Amino acid sequence: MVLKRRLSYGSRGYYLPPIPDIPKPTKKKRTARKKVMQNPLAAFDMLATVAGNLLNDLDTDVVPVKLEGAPNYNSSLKKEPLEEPLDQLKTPKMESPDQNSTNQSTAEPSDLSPKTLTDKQPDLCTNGYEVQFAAKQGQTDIDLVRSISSESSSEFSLYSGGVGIALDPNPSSLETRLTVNRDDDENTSWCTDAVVNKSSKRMKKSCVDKLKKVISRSKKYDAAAKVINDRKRKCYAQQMSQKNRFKRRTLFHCSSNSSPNSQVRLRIKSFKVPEISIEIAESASIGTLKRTVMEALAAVLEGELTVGVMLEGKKVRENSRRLREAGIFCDSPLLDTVGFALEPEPVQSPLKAPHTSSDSFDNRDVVEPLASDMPATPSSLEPVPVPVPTTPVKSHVTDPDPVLSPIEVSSAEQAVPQISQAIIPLPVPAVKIEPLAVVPAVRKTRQVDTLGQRRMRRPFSVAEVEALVAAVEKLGTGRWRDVKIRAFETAKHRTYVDLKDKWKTLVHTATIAPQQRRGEPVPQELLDRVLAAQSYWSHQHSKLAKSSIGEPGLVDYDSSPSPVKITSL
DNA sequence: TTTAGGG
DNA sequence: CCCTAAA
Repeated sequence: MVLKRRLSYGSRGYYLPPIPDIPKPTKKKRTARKKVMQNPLAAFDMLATVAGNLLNDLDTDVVPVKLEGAPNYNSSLKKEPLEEPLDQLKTPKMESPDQNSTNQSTAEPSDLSPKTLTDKQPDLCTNGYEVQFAAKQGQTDIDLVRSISSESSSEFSLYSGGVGIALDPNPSSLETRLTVNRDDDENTSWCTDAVVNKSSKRMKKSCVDKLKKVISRSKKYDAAAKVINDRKRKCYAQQMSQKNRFKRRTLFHCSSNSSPNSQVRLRIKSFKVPEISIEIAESASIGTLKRTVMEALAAVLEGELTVGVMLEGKKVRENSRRLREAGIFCDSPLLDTVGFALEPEPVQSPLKAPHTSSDSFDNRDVVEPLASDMPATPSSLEPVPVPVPTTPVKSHVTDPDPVLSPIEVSSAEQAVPQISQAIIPLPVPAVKIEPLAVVPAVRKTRQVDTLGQRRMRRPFSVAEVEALVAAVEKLGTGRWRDVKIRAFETAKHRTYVDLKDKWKTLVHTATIAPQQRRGEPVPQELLDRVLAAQSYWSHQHSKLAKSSIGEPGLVDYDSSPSPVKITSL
């Protein structure tokens, strides 16, 4: 896997001023996963839209405008594993003449962009992350590449604790890449480069299917992608037909420069997004990291964004200013310093900061020990070193819920500085930013999704099983929501469906021979209780069914001691 | 949204 | 765990 074309650019110009704390739009609790899944799309949708505007009439072969005077880093490129023949991106041969100033990789399309991550300058990492767009198609996918070989100290130093992540929205022809810096953490033990590749192949089948679904659902997204592609095609055609390919076009809406003067073709190589920082347990998987980043990104994109224009590292605020006046014109020496940034909408701090509801968030997935009936058991289910030390390979014991979707935690509620994940959307420039004309009005984002990804597998710990059994003994089967509330209220990742499923497997487990059982062994005692409770409630249900009335809710394991209970004990 | 079950 | 028909 590799990175397609990475564009190199300096970061300096893009530096956003240190951002003050800004309340991040809070996320609602996610109740349904599906909904969540749509987010990314929304985000991409937005990006696509933005890109669409920006790329308006822009052809792939546009001369790359280096955002920041980006020197050719090609030389620095070492064992660039990232390099990839960017198929779709390959630009037709016609490179604008002037582009040579930036990089003359004309011969080699794929090489157009400077290599990338490795080339990146350190500041980038510290700065937050940037998103790069490139016209191309691919699947939405995020891949992390450990491109930073630990051995190459030189490269490593560049990143100094930075993590790079790239996004690649496939349907649309956007390529985004961002690097997330986590300098805040002391124990930044690893540096990773992430690259996106649109190689859909990589996606797991299930993911692909889901993705398809999601994508199909997102008409807008498709539309946007189509638009972009169409535009590209059209542009390309036009260029082909026209001899004056040297003529440059503006990326901007035509609206920006109404003057009939010559046009400037700009290539949006990257967008800088307000810094984002995430926290994630080191024990978390790469997949979790991806999701976390995706969610964090979505969170950022969720808010309204505007496109900021930078010139020589400075933000250009005058929307009415003519490009020519600003120095954005063909052959302008400043052309290469043009940069774009995604900026959060100015206002919004007060309103959108509801996330203050800090209380109810999950304290780790600790399951409360049903106060009433489960006295002594290890209260915190997950984190607890349960009596049964069977933790096999996984160290999930330590990190109970690495998987927990950070996003939810992060934005909606302040995550407790727990070990695991908590995304803390960092401050976005609170500064007021003038909405640039270019910005599309689209914005509907919502949670990100875990885009069809299968949830991470999180085996129930013995403590959880204990809690589940206790709850079921009391509430019965068939009241999973109550069970959830009772025993897993704080375990965000355990849905009532999960509990129901777990119960099902427990019953099965208890039924089969011990040798057949897999996973962390569940104490026989618990299994016995499972069978007893299952039997008991099964009877209760049948009884109730006959009596036609009777609410199961009234029945209680405790109040109406069943033979089962007795026998089990 | 929950339940209940099959996959 | 996922997916969904039913309720």
